Amino acid sequence: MNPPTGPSHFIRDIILEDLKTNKFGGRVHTRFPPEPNGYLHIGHAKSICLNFGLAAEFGGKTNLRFDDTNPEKEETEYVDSIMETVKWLGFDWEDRLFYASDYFGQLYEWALQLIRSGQAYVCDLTADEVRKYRGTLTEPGKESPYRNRSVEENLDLFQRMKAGEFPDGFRTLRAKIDMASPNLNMRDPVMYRILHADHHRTGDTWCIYPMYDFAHGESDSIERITHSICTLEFEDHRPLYDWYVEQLGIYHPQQIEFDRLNLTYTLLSKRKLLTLVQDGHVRGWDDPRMPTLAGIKRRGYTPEAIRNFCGAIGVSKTNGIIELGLLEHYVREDLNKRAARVMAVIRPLRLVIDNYPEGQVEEMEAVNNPEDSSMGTRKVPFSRVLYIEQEDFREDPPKQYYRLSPGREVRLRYGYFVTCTGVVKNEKGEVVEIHCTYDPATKGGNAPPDGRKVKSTIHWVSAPHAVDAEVRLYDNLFTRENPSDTKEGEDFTANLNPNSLEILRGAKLEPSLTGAPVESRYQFERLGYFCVDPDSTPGNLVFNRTLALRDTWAKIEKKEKGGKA
RNA sequence: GGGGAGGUAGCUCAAUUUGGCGGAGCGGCGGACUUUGACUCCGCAGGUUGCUGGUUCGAAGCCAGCCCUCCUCGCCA
Repeated sequence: MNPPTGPSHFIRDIILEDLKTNKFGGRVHTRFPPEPNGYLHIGHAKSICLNFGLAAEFGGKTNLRFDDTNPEKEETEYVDSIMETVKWLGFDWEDRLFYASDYFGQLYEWALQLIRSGQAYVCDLTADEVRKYRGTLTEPGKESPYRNRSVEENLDLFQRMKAGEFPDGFRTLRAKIDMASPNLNMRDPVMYRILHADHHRTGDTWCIYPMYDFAHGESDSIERITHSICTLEFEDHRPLYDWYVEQLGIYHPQQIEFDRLNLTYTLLSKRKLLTLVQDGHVRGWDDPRMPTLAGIKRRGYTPEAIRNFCGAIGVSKTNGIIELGLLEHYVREDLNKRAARVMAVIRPLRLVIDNYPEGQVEEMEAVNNPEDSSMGTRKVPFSRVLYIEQEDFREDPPKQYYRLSPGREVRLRYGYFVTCTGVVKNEKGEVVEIHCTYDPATKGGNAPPDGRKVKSTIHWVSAPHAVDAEVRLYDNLFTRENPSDTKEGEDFTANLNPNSLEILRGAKLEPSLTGAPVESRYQFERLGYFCVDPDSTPGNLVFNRTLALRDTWAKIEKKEKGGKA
């Protein structure tokens, strides 16, 4: 048994209680049941971590089960990506890979059983009529005129439905429950519908398909699931879930509902995500700005960070919205421990050290990760002409800015102390090059014998040794905390952030980054965490900025500007 | 409007089972440290526990009434 992560929650408490009362013979067996009709997103990660995490904690098992009862929406492509994603997140269903479609035969037998016991009937009402007969939230429904057909007639008709004698939607099999129930789900719900569609696994074997409600609990039962964990909107379905397994007299798992994940500045609706992809607002399902796990992975987030996040947010029945910043906190926390530090300049500005010998190159020793000494050190070449970050020089520095400016001295990390002696401007008046002198007594960045101190240390890359790269900076895809909050007549795309992607082509990297493999992660010192994008080619590295470092200076500057306004 | 589920710092959650001084993480603010304005560490602020009444020596918790939010009227899941 693994120790629980974070404080307990109501689902764990239920399991603990069930273990105490021996409700399921001491077993804990959960399942993750995605419908293979889209890509998994961060919201699914919460469910995956919950189901696999809880089982692991109590020495139980978790099944991966594809809920594939609707042949019109489901595809093998999604099955593959879902399996890959669950594995990437770090979970293992071992040999327990199932499909609801594996149970179509058994489900059909059970449907016959309910017909024989008079609890299900074939209904000839059209979809439109069914809706009218259902009643409303406040008015009870009316019973279908086909409700009291004989068992023999129902049996015959249902078998002919299966045999393909009727067109799509011509008849349905319905459970005979209570058309006056205040719970609409209990008003004779449809169990089977006719759909002459090819199924991704069963092909054209079937032309009738079970509805979710008649398939899910039964699949759970077949797999001897103990705790069937799903989201809040299924609370009203639990009476039906219970009704089916009770009437069938089969093993009865317990359905438990929890709140789905919501994140600020993030959309987690499959439909809207699909719109973003189809209308070209992003480059695909794995665009690093997407909340899909494929996108998040490409962005450079780690499975560990996502798992820690999911453990920290807890589980409850409250509908809330988690701040994106909390997810980012866990990403930074994890990357801080494991990402190798390197120096890279993403907006280069030439810096010439006038008193440094022309042609001289020194190999400076740099620490790979101050958080983990086992990662060792490396050599970084230093020379007379360097690149520094444009942001690290101000000709006219505002107060509290203590980086480089005319006459001021800073430390070049692992290099030397340098003092700015002049600038070169182009015809537009922009600074294109700065000149400095260095103090040879500060080699390696060490403080000089006279005890002189500088207020700032900046990063740099030796110009003749620099490796060029493309860097992609990302910002929130939406400008509003709730992307669906729109004015009249607008849809969520009106809240798209026009600056969510910025591509920088002339970045300069220290040479140790040559040949960095796809997906490898680094901290570009003082800038943030970056990872190598699969778009990289041998001659052209492409980096994604996973996340910027926390930036106190940016905060101060923003406050100064905001204060004056 | 029927039914279901919720409401505790800015956000997410504890404390409720057995009534007994309402805490944590994140965020914010301030400081220490620092060859990353990072990390780490320390401190501070922030609550009419949705509201009103009741029971009680004592209520976030128990009782009554009310308010607000979310889910639910697919042959989707």
